[in-house]
Amino acid sequence: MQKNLVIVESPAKAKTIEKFLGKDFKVMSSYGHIRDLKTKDFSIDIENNYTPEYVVPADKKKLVSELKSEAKKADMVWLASDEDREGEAISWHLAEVLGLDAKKTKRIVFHEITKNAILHAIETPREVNIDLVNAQQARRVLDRIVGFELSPVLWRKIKPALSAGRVQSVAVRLIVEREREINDFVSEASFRVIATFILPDGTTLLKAELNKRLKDKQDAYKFLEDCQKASFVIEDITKKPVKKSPAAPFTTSTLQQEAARKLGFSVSQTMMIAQRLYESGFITYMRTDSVHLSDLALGTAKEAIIDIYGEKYYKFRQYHTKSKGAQEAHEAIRPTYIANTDIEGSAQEKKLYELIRKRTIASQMADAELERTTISVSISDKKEKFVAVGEVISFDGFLQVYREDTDDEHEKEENGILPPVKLNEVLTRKDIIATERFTQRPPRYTEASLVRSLEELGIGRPSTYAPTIQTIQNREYVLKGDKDGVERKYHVLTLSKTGIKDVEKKEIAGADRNKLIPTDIGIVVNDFLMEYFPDVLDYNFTASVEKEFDSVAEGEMEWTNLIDKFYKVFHPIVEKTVAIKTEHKVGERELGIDPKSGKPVFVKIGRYGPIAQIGQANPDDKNAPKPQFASLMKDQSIETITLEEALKLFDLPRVIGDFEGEEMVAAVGRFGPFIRHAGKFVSIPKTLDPLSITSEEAIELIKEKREKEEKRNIKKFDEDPAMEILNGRYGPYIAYNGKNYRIPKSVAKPEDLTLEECKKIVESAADKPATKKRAAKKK
DNA sequence: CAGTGAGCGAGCTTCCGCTTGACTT
Repeated sequence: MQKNLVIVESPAKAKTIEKFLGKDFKVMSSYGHIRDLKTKDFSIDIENNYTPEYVVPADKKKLVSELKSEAKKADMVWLASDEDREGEAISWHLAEVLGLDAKKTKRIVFHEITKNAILHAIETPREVNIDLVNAQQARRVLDRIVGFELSPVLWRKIKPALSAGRVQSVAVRLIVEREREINDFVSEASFRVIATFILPDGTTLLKAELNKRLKDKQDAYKFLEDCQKASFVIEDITKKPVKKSPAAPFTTSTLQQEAARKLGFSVSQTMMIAQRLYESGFITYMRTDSVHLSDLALGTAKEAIIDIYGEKYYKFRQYHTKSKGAQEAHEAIRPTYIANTDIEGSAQEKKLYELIRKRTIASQMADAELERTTISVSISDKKEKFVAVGEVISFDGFLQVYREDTDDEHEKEENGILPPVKLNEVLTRKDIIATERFTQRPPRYTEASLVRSLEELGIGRPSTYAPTIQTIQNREYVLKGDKDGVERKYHVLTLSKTGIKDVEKKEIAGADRNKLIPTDIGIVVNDFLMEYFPDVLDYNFTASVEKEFDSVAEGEMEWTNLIDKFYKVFHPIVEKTVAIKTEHKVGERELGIDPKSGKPVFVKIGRYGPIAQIGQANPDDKNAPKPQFASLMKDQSIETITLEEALKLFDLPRVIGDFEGEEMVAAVGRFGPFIRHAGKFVSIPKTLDPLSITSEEAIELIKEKREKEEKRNIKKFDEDPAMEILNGRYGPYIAYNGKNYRIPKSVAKPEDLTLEECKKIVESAADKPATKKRAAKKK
């Protein structure tokens, strides 16, 4: 029987700590929160001073009873959840739910998982800080009120099953507003002039750029003309030392950004891989907002750097977090053992580990020293100059290990090494090229750049960045997708020995891949919320309520007063908004009149997404003709669709022809365009259009689909038609009476399985606990 | 996976933050 029970949040942490504490201590994990508001219920008693109704969720019941029985056995229970608002609340819920005796309960905290830190924590226990707990309750209750009052407004006004919240709605706002900036952006052209000179030695070349851009083609032409007779002289050479410092070690947000840039990982991918590294003991905790490194880490980093690179490359640095609302319950993300260069694991795990390790080491290394040389070339009779900038690394410092990437794809130009030149040297002009360039529109968000913006605004926490991105995509507010660029022409004027040449070239501009793009639903929901709930959507809303949570945590304010103040303003607006009766649906747009029927044509958000509609329903007249509906195509938007495009949609469903004596019909459904033929459905790929698809193309698609289905069937049994061996997404499997069974790895050739063997597999699977039916198939 | 959708009335959807499992279409 153990004397002491320690409860932490994470099981991996529990395992590590148990090793430090010896046999008198049993360490268990709460697996995060053990109690919360009900999921299906408002669970806040507004009338009764906002009393929250907490429950232990079903999947935590078993854990809680285990914790309870262990706590009963122990002489002392140490609540060791994280030292932040949520962690304090976890300890409080534990104390309440487990019915802990105050005399036999202590609250301890540590920021790093080292033996010393933990032993120190045990020596300096405290009590649960109820003010901090109350700040958490305020946070929880406020989020529930916002989410559970706002979402139903959207169900009524826009579409069922939508959602709104303090974090997700601002994330959508950022993306919608960026898209509007992009739409409103007018790019401006100017001419960038680059000269190539020949040095007096007759062979060495020097490239230099004009220190200003020229306004238009006339200007550029005139300038080149002037240059034809001009002479060029080295007017100035300046050398300046420049220092570069390493970036701070990783937090969750910076790890997500760098893993996206350098390794191409999605935000959730990064978190899954980091979780595995953490559970294997290779890295510290991966959900953190702190850039702090423990003394142990600082010490071992120093050792490693001096050992590998030498004393000159080491520099002590302690970083301090700048991000809003950081709670710093953990260390920065770093390797547990810096000396550990190679780890066991998948290729992805190795890559991410190496990134973390390099970043950590670089953060303790010396500045890089560069020498920047600027050469100015004067142009006779002109004020303008050509300027060449070169950089030479005189001491690489941290750059030897790690270089942070930038999001800006256009600023990646490297300044190279310049040839040696002397002051007043006269240069020969080889050629001068004036190229038309355009100002860049603002970039669309990537998952990672969205996380950065949210963090800068202090919105969301390390544990929620990835899920939030998932949520706004699940609600179809935002899609991760591609945008085709547009072709644009530009002029290149070249001055060479033979004179000035003008060439028109073409390029594709503004193409995007894997970026966050708002949908019609996202835009309509955002505009609606911005109109009626601007306070909640305000970029500073979270920051300002965080201040109030802080004063609750300091014991300066009752948490229920905070909530009351908010609710008294917020709730009446909800009521008022629901009561507003409008003639038109939110986001509805009238495109014009249908020339055939003379009825108005609308686009709006329907129950299943954006639709076009001809005519209005008449509630007073039951016999009046019903309006006609048609879904918009995936690449169409209710903001930009024209009357002509909308009317075309009503050509669907469309009979394309006959095949094998049955009609083929093209239409658009929930999952996009399709062909219906003989009771079967075939999707129409993006390359084809249901409005223009020919019967030949359709027949081709039907045949392709049949072929695929053919391959799906590996084997059938005449004796028992219910038993089938099929080819699925995860390889071959057995289907029997509507259920699927995996084929054991020991079977090399599934097609050789006999009926008896198949039955055996089915039976042995039946012994195992029944696989749960996948919950909630709707996203 | 399923290919719809103007209302006589069922019942459902939803938040943010802590944490890991279960397990295959």
